[in-house]
This record gives sequence, C-alpha cells and structure tokens, in this order.
Amino acid sequence: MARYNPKETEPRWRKAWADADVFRTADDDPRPKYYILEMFPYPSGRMHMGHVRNYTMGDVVARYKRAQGHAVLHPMGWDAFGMPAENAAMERGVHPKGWTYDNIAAMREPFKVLGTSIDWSREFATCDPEYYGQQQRWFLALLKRGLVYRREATVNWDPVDMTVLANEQVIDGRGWRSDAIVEKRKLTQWFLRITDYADDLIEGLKTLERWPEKVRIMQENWIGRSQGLRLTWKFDGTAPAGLEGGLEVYTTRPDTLYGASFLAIAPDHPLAEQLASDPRVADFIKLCRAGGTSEAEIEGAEKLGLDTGLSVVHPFDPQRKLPVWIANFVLMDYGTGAIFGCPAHDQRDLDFARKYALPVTPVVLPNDADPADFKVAAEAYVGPGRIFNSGFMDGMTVEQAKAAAVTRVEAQGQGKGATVYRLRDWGVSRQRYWGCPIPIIHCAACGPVSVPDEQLPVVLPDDVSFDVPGNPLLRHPTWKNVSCPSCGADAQRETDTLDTFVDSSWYFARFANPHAATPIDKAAADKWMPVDQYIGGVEHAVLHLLYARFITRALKDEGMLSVAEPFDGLFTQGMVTHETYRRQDGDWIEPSNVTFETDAGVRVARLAETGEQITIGDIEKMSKSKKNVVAPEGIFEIYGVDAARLFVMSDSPPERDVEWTNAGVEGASRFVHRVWAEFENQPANAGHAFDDSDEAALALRRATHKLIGPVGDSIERFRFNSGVAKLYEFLNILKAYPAAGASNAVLAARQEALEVLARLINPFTPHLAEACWEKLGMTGMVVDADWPKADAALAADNEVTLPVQINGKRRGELVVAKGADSKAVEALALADPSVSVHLAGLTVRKVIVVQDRIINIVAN
RNA sequence: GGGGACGUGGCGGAAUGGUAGACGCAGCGGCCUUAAAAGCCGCAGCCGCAAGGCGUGUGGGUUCGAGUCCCACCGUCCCUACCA
Repeated sequence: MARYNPKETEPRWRKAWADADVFRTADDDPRPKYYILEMFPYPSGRMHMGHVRNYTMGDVVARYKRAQGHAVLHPMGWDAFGMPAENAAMERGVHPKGWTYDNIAAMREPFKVLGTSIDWSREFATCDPEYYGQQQRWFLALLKRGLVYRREATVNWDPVDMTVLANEQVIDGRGWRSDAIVEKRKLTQWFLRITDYADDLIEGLKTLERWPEKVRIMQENWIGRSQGLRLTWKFDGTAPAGLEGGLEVYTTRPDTLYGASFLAIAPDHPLAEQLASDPRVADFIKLCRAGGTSEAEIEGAEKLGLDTGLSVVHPFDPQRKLPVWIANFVLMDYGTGAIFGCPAHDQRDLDFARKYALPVTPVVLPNDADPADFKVAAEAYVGPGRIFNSGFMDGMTVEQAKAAAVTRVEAQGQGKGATVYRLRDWGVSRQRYWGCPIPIIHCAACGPVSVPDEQLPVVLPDDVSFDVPGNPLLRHPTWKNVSCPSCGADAQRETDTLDTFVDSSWYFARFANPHAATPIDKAAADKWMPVDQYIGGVEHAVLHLLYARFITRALKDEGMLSVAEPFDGLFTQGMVTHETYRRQDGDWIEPSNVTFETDAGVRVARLAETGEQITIGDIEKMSKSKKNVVAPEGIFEIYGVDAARLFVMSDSPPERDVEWTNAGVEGASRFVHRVWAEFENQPANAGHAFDDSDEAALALRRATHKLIGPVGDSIERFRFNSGVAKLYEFLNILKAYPAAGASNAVLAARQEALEVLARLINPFTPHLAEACWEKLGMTGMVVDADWPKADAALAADNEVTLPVQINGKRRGELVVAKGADSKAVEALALADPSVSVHLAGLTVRKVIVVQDRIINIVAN
C-alpha cells in the first residue's frame, strides 16, 4: 500500500487547478458574491509563518463559501512601497524597484505553493505605475474637494538620514536606524482632512457588527471625541500683540472654573514664541523641547513651568486675576494649546500647583463629605459631587454645573461649547523616493498646481542614486524641473511622496477591476464591495483600518464608490510564535541547530554540532533578531503544504497566538497519512447500497451526518481549531469500521463517509482532498464540489443519554428515547438503582427534567 | 493614569447555564519487528488499593444546576497616554 506522498501529489493538484483556471472570478457570475481578503503583504522577499496562517485562514473560508455556492472573490496583491527597499538600496547598492520586484517574484512562488484559491489574474503591486497613477488621480480629486491641504507642521527630523520619521520610528528620542538625536522641525506638509470625518467614523463603528469589539473601542479612543468648552480669558492690562481678544483655552470641566488658579500654555504656543525675545523664556522653551518622547521619560517627567508675568481676568469674577504660565505638560496640538489649571480636581494641575506654590481651591464636594473639612492633599478629587465655593453654581451636580457654565460663558460672548477630537489630520508627506509621487507642481507665481490629468501618472524616475542620505528626487538633475501647467513658467515638481498607508487605504476596491482606466471601476466595485471578510493582524487596528475607512468614505462622497464602510466583517488573527534558544554567551540560536533530550523528565536543549547545553527561552513572535524563525518552505518540503496548513489551523483558536512546534506539525502530518489510508483501503466498487438494518452501518452513517453541521459551523464562526478537532474525532470513529472484512452495508456507509470527509477536509487540506476525491473515482475536482448536506433524520439522535444528578452531583445516567416525556423520565430516574442508593434517607423535594438534557433531583 | 483581553490537566486547548477536560502534543503500557523507526491497539485531571472525595486563579452572590452570569480581589498579557 502506497504511503501518501505530498511531494508528488501536491504539485500535481496545483497544476490541475491552474490548468482548469478554477480560481478566476468572473464579474458576471450570477451567484451571490462573497469577497474575502487577507491584508496584503509587504514583499520582504520571504514568506513567513504569519503569512501561512493569515492566508490559510482566508483560504479555508474562501473554499468553504465556494462550496456553499458563492461567487468568491479572493485576490492578492503587494504593499510594495516603503522604506525597506530604500534601506536595501543604501546598504547594498541595489535599486529599490529591482529589489522590490525581485522580492515579489520570490514570494509569489511560495504563496502559490500554499495552494490558496486566489484569482492571480487580479494581482498588482502598489508600486506599479498603473496603480499609483490612479492613486494620484483620486488624490487630486480629493484636493479639489478640499480634503487635501498643505500647512506647516512640526515633524521628527532625522538629521543623519535627512528625512522625516514617523513617531513609531523614534526610539528614546533617536532615529531607529541612524541612532541620531531626532530634531523637531517645521516643514510644510500635505495633509488629508480625516478630522472632517471624525464623527462619521465614530458613528460608522456602530454599524460594524462583525468587527471585534476591541478594535471598535480602539478606534473610538483613537478618534477621542470629547465635549467641552472653548473659553477666552481677557488679559489684565495690555494684551500681547495679536491676542487683544484674549487667550483661548479648551476644557472638559467648565464646572470647576471657580477652582482655576492659573493658565498654562504650551511651549510652542504662538504666545510663548512671541515672548521668546526674553532670554529666560527662550531658554525655558529650549529646555522643554529637549525632553524625550519615550514612555519612561513622559512617565517620570517633572512638571516644569515658567511664569510669563502676564495675567488674565476670571470670566465669572472680574476681581480675580490669574497668572499665565508656560508649562511643559501642555500640548500645542490638542485643544487650543492652552489650559486653565484647576489643581483640586486634576492630578497634573495639582502636581504643578504644589511645585510652584499655586493656590488649590476645591470646588467639587464629594457627596458624603463635610464642606468644613474637605481638603485636597496629594490626590486631586475627580469623582462626582456637589459644586461649592462657586458662586452661581453652588449646589449643582457636576453635570448641571457644566451646562450652566457653558450657558453663562456663551451669554457673556466669551466662548462656546465645543466638541474636540484627539484625532489629527493625517500628514501624508514623506521625504522619500520609494513611494507614490505627490502629483503637484510648485510654481512661483501660481503656487501649488495639480498635475493635469493627461500628464498622469507622475512616474518615479529610475535613474536615482542612494550614495548620499536624503531624498534622491530632490537632487535628481531633471525630474523635478517642469513648466507650470497653469502659466507655463519654470516650476518644480513636489518631491515628497505619499505615506504608504495611503497605498493600502483603497487597494481592496481596486481589486474589483485592477486595470480600470479610472481609480475604481464603479460597476465592478458595486458588485464586489464591501469586503465580506477581512483578515489581518490586530496591529493594524487603528492606523490602516481607520485610514481605509476614511478613504472609503471620502471616495464615496466623491462618487467613486457606493459603500461607506469597506470591511463588513473583520477578523484579527494572532501571531505565530516559537521557543527561543540562547547560548550561555547570549547569542540566539536557530531552532534548526538545536537538539533535545529528556533528562529526568526535564527537557534539555543542546547545540546540534557541539552538544553544548543551551538555554530554552520564552515563546515569542518569530523574528529574525531572535532567530526563532521556521521557514515555511522547509516545512512544506518535509511535511507537505497540507500538514503545515492543518497545523496552523488546528492548534490554537485563530485570534490567539499559535506556537509553532515540530511535534505539532508532525501530528497534523499523521492525520494526513491516516486519512489517505482510509481512502486507500476502501474498495473501488462499494456503491451506496445502504442497509439501515445493519447497526454498525447505521451508526457510521449517523456519525457522518452529524459531522457536517459542526464543521461548517466552525468555519462560519472562525473556530477552525474546533472544526479540525471534529474531523480528527470522526477519523477515529471511521477507523472503528475498517473496510477489511466489512459487510456491504458498512462498505456503503464508509463510501458515504469518505465522500463527505473529502469535501469537509477540502478547505483545510485541499491537495489531500483532491487526491482522496480522485481515489474514490468521483467526477471532477473536489474544489468544484458542493458542500455536503446532512440528512436531518440521520443527524438527529433517536436516543439520548441523560445524566442524573442529585443536588447537582452526577449519580447516574439514563438512556431514553429522544423527546421522552418528562414524567416518564422522572419515574425512570427515581427507580434507577444507582440513583435510589443515593436517595436513601433523603426526601425528594423537587425533580427538574430538562428534556433531552439532564435530570436533577433536589433532595434533603 | 485610561482602556481592553485572558486565567481550565505536564502543554496547546474543548465545553448554546446542563455528564468539565473533546481533539492534539508530550507521557505510559502493549502489539508488530532480530532491533529501531514508522504504524497499530490501549491507559491517562488530582488524592485514594478501593468505596469515595476534591477539582476550571481567590472570596462571595444569583440558580434545581455556574468554567460560563453578577460583585470584589489576585495574577498575566496587550493597546494607549502629561488629551485639559
């Protein structure tokens, strides 16, 4: 009997699928559509286990939906712009374009080997001019709509690499690559007006019922809507230039206005900069900017302040004057960059007030506190209570006082109730080569002018050098020199490129027709959008998933799309982890160099070559730096693709991390071989001559029909590990009815079981499923077969085993007909000897019979 | 500081409020084999010879019945943050 040989079998079926072009999706397919998408990968050049897990998950669903009769769209592309290509260029002298396309070519192969049911005819990379050219087109459309603008902004500037860094790329105040101390610089940058959609993006979350609650909460917090008051404080005496109207602050606690003891402005507030002609102020601002931005530094940062000498008048009590300070903890880019400090009811303000001996006046009295001796010591009181020491607000609740204060301020013309968001507009300019060029021409006379439609795409020049840091586009001899589309004068192209998150914020809509002459083929997008199921890592919970939602809404308003939300269902999968190994000197060791032995029950790891004992470390995300990476290709080679797919789907719930282990994939491989053995053992002419009077045959048929529902269910509910467990369980049952020496009735039942099994394993192990289907002599390929339908009569039990409990403790069990009458069951239970033994000396108070479930006897 | 998730055997994990530990890994015993590997059959929460008892982080509560629901606490992990 031939052992299953995945190395021979798997490529044969991939070829059969490709030859029959089974995964090509037609736009005019009349069946109900199902669009499944995995977050497209960055083409690093290597497939990793995370990809295997991500794409297998999507493929399981895709193949299942296909079998269920859907027209499934399952496309694939490459998120191909970005820094690694430029880093490679700088480090190795290769061209980013060549490097990227080589990587794509290198990764396409293992992705195809994975056997996913992808329509490769729709493949594209974001660095294809055809793609980014269309991106430029909609960028200009949004510019025209007023959703794109330019302004000066403070950025993280790496003086060695000569580029802007994202906040995430600044580690302890230094550039993550150059290790240079990052400077704050003011640069003119392009922004997308995502804040225009802040409310829509929050409201839209409510419609995303098939998104994880966690992601919705993260987005809501990120957008950070708060209700408050913008309030202008008039200066006491002469106001500084430009601030004759006063100094505007934002607060969410207008109820505590009577507790205000100072105003504070951010070090980069215009007023602070105006005062910087005073060297004391200039020095202080410098001191504030020196502070790091790391978590630890912010946590431990001391509150620093400088009294400007200016003072303002309290809006409710003109007799009271408050000093204006510059404080390091006030941020310019939230609210108005200025606050009023109420130390009694805000911890930061309290810390500041204690340090600089400013007054602390409690104005909120906790409900059970005595006004005579309520004091705020080291901790600010932020709870509910009644307002006191507050003139017209005395006696109000916090909520009442907030409303009253806003009304009074508005009546005085000194401010307005306001909604403020934490969300900022999206800065999309990058001083980088390997990105989508921003299609703008700067003209001395006309200002920034859009590149005319007929001149699109603005294509990146290939002849660039990376031998000096900085943006090669800026020093390219000719590329940026053009004439102004508006007046014809000499002008310069914008040399900044777009943030790569722009590229990934609309690709899903482009898949509907990747070669359309407009950004989005509306008819095709109307057919396929929204994505029914999106799958990816939770690390994109805020950035990518928020940007994609924003761009979708913006493009809808532009008339390019009909849907407001791009992803109807979202699933965030866990990571693939592996044990780590280190030598005594701390060097990380690759798993392939480690051997194991068991010494007195303890696992000991040794270096393969030398036998040197090494330390088994934590289980962590596979990463190059810790060398705990297992390459999928090597696993495919040894165990076959199906075993690898099966293992990543079976070992852990998909939203949790899965630990890659050799033993685990070996277990999956054993299952593959055992399944095959059952098909091999089945005689060719078994047929479907069912004889339900044969008890064994009937039992097997029941098991078969009981399997179908739960496996499908596990896929629908993203409980793949449970579904796989059901399949394992079923195989164990099937093995109890061997073909050798079986009756015709059992052989027929086995035949049915195998025909069902081949279709149920197909989403998980598609190559094996084809081989099994072929072995059974079925026509066509299993990839085109329908999902099996369970016979309800066979799937339902006709008898049930009921546990009998006495006072909640299990004391026996009872086999009765399904749906048996409660009274009869109760009598049987009480009469059962194993039960009555435990009832001796007790009085039965009550008997609960839950039909077909359980019997509980209450006795004492 | 704010928000969220999770806590079940040696391990990964199952379990619409209804027999806790499915399934897999590791382990143990047996068969096969000259032997090993592979494969196959079986055992297996803990204590106990057994009868039986105890068991889902801890303590309470709701319920005929709680891993599951509620409250408090402990622990672990993740996200976020001088956000006014």
